[in-house]
Amino acid sequence: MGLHLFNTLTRRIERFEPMAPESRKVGMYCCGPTVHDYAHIGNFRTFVLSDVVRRYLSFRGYEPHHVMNITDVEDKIIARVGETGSTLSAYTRQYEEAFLNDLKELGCLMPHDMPRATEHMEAIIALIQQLVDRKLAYAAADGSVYFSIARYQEAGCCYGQLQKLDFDQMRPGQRVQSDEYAKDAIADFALWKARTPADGEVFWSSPWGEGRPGWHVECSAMSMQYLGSSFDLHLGGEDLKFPHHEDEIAQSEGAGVQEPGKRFVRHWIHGAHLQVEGKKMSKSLGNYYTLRDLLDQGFDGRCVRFVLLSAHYRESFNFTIDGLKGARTALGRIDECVSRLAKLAANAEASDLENQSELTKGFTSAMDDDLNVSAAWAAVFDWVRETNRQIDQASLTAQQAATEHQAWLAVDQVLGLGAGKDSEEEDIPQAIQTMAQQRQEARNNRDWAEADRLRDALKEQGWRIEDTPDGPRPRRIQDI
RNA sequence: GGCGGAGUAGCCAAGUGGUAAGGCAGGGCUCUGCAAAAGCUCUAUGCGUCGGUUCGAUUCCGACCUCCGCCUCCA
Repeated sequence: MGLHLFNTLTRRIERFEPMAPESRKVGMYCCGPTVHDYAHIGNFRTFVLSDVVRRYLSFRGYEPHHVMNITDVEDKIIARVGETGSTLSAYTRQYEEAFLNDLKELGCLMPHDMPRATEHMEAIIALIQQLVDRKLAYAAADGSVYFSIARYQEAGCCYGQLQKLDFDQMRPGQRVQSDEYAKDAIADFALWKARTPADGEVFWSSPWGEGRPGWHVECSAMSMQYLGSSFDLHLGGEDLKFPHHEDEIAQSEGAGVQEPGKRFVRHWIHGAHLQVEGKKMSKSLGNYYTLRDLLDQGFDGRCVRFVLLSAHYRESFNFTIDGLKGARTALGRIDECVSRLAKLAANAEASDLENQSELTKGFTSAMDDDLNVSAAWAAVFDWVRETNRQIDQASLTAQQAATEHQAWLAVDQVLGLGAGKDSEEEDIPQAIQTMAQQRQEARNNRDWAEADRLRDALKEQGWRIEDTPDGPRPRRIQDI
């Protein structure tokens, strides 16, 4: 069937074809974080989505080049820098570092490139200059440079491709005020913002005087620098369709750097937002979670990852603590199944006949269909049940187990759970092992009272005993 | 006001013009000294409401209700 993805540009599900099919290389850019504070769980839904897109492209034999920017200069950041008396880089680096740690905790692969806006001023200024030269941008009286939507449209370009726009019907929001400056038209947006006293020491020099770049232009400049003037995939949250991505298209295509007939980006992917406990996430409702909030509650990154991947990316979904608890149970089942499989497979060789596992088939056809993760999970859990059944009935040979195990490892390269790896080799404290042995001796003596007493004692210390055909097996209790 | 998305079991969530995947929670059973783990099994005559089209709609159409997103630097 091949990978099919919904393209915001055409509002249709399309077969995904990379620009350079012969090389299998795929350029993908994801709008990264603004590092003014800790990222929240909603932000991470988008980043986990791009991670899965990247991983699935690899799974399908492509070679993705994943770029994600770090926005390290922006209004809120400047305000905080002023308030805290910090420097721009000192302030932003702490949140950038926290963000990258969170990404790792969530099992995300690091993007191949993570350009910072502040380190790409040359490219940004050069892009603005091109737009000025082509008369699509103008310097205003206040020293700022704006992009002219009207002139862009006069040049035959379409503004409003990702979202239908009707400027006459639009209700100007409050944010217009803060972004007024001295524009010719309300729809125009800033490419370069003239330095103001409030900016403090945050400024760069440019042909138009001291100032700093507008928000949208960094993504155009950096994406094209790393991926070329035309590339395959661009991702972001649905809120970025307008104005951010619309403006990116305008700037990038307005610069006229693409080859004739080629677009800036072929395929746009937008992830829906999530709700938390049935409500829009907000600090005042107390349902505003950062990853560290959830880790503090005893959940680990992969539970969060599982929940963030529980619904289709174009649907909003409800993120709940209950869901997180359920995720732990569900992941435990996968872990258990995979480690049984690994044990049975031992050193047997997988027969790789193009991987005939039902898991691979079900997973691939689900993901090919616009990344239908829910259906993909169904394939995973159907496979878990069937695999457990076969292991219970001892009807799985070592070689079959090895094949299924290999199929799992491939699928998990996409899911990114790392399931079944270490659950078997968990560190069991000596004291716990001793108690488990004592209990086993009591059981051998049919002293059930003593055995149960020891089991209760172990439970109080946070360990549960599973009596398996191979003897007792202490396991750490995960419940909160 | 404009544009767009969504309402499926206790909770989360797929899906389809022909009678409802999967996960969590809960009930019963098998196994077990008892458990745990695993497996089996039960739990929506029903898919926001009301109409319409159709042999047949949860799926198509219309109206209405509710929720959510964007409307100029929020993923």
